Amino acid sequence: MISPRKCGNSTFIMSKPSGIGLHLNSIVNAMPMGCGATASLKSTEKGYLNIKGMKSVSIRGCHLPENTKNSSISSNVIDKVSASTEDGSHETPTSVGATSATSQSPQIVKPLNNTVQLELIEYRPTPYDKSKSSSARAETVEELNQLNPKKKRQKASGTSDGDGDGCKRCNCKKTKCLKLYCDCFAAGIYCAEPCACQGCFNRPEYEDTVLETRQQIESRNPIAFAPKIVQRVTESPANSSREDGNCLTPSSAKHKRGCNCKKSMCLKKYCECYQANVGCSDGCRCEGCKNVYGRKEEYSMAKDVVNKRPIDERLEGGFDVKLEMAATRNGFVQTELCDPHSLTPLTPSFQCSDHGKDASKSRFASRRYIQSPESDLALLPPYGKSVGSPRNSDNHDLLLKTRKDILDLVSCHQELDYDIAETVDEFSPRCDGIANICRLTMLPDPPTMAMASLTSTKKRDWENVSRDQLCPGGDHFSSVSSLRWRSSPITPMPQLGSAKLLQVLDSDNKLYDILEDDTPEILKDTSTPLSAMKVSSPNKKRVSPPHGRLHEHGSSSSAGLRSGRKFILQAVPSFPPLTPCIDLKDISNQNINDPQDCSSNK
DNA sequence: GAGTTTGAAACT
DNA sequence: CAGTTTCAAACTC
Repeated sequence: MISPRKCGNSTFIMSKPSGIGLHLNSIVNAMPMGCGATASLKSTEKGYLNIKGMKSVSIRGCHLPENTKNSSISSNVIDKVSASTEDGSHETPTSVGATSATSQSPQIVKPLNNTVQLELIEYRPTPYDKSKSSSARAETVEELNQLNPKKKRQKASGTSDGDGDGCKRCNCKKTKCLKLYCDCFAAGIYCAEPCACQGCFNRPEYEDTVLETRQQIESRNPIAFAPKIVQRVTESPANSSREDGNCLTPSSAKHKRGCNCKKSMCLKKYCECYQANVGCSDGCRCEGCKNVYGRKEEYSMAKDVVNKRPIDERLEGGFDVKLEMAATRNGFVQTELCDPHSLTPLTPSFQCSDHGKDASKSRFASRRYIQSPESDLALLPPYGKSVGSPRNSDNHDLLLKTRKDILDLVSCHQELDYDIAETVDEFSPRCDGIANICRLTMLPDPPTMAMASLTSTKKRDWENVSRDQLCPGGDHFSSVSSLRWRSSPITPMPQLGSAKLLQVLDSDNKLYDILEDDTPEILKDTSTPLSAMKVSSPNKKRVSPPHGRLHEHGSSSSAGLRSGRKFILQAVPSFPPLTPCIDLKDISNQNINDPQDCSSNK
């Protein structure tokens, strides 16, 4: 997906974004296919993960100029992933969503400083370059802003719509790019050259202003900058081979808050769901939804099917549920639509074929929404190579095996709770499997007990592998830290439910003591089958972050946020990539296409 | 490329 | 929190 490029000594692949919890704007700004993106650490940022903070990285996106060294990754698109460089030395490459690399000069906002990240009360990105004062920058900015808007507009439009080089940027006129109207600002990145904005303040020169504004917005809505698109793992296995058969369509995503379309029937890019190539869910309040990626009604129907089943049956028949859901959607897509889109997989994230003008978008999506492990791996064949240090080679087989096992697990239980996906860092696709496993260990259902047991084994294996292979020093992680790495300072929601997870991981014997999910409702998706199991009265009301839900859960969730995130971060080193390399064949041999066999396979 | 439509974000 | 306004992107011509 993203070709590796060399940046001096530290070359590593920007792992393609998992798609988990992607900000919609990040999607829009995705890089073009051929645009290799490489994130490289500054020399001063080398070394193993500093759990206190996030690494700033440079991005080299589309023919990025030298000055990109000053770019850092938006907290929305950053993840901590370890990998080994070709020379075998371990570095701390940051998995970067292609988001910002799309611009010619991606000046990306960097994450908060360490202290704030530790608290993780906010995860706002911070403009990277603090060397200049705002006043001193004013001049520069003025110059930038004085660029002929029309000229810039032309530039922007030439690459807009996601069908150009993907370097689509904003065109704000009145908001100074300091409101969420601004795609760049909303995505946590600075405006850049391709932008046609006027009076833009969303520039490194105004980082203070940007920060302030962000804080302001976040105070109103803590998840304002959270990714809009969250991963809903697994569609019908059949989908994975739809179209030309070369596509891996193992996952899909959904809009976190849902759309509110009235007239577009969710068939135009006005619709955020459609724009993100995700189906509408019951979080949407759209009217006359005809989203080709999945209608709201279908979502509800599928959920109802799940909810009506006896608990036990559901617990035992997770796959039936998935199949039902898939069947529903498939039926719809296959029989009801004449729209060319009907040919696209339900999990457009993995569209591989061209549909005219949608081709590039599909490519977009492919890069940005990929979440499930199989696809991650499949699409990153070079990854293993690039990260495979000599030191790692010894454990490569084991790692592969472990990964394979993980894939098995994941393929069987992906749909159990796509919040799992939210637990996963958006750009640490290789860790998704483990994340799923971790979550699985918490599940109360009998089948999962076996799974949990197995998982424990796998976990241990994996830990061993991970430590041996990816953390030779071993001093960077605590003994139980290897599965805590999921903490994403970027997206708070995933972490919230993870506090309990830590308990699980601390003691395999307590797997069932930890079913409690302290994730605030606001951050939960109650529409998932798993939620249906856990929640007796699903929240039917739309997620309305700014007011209702946030305030509704305000105090508690706030506390939860603090404690949850803090807790996680205390011992959470960013985890190294799970399995740097896996063969596509491995994936195809997984039980992806035959989930029923999963259990037996295990 | 100008004008219109649309729905998210912001505001009241 | 519902209704309204503002905004910028998407879309149409």
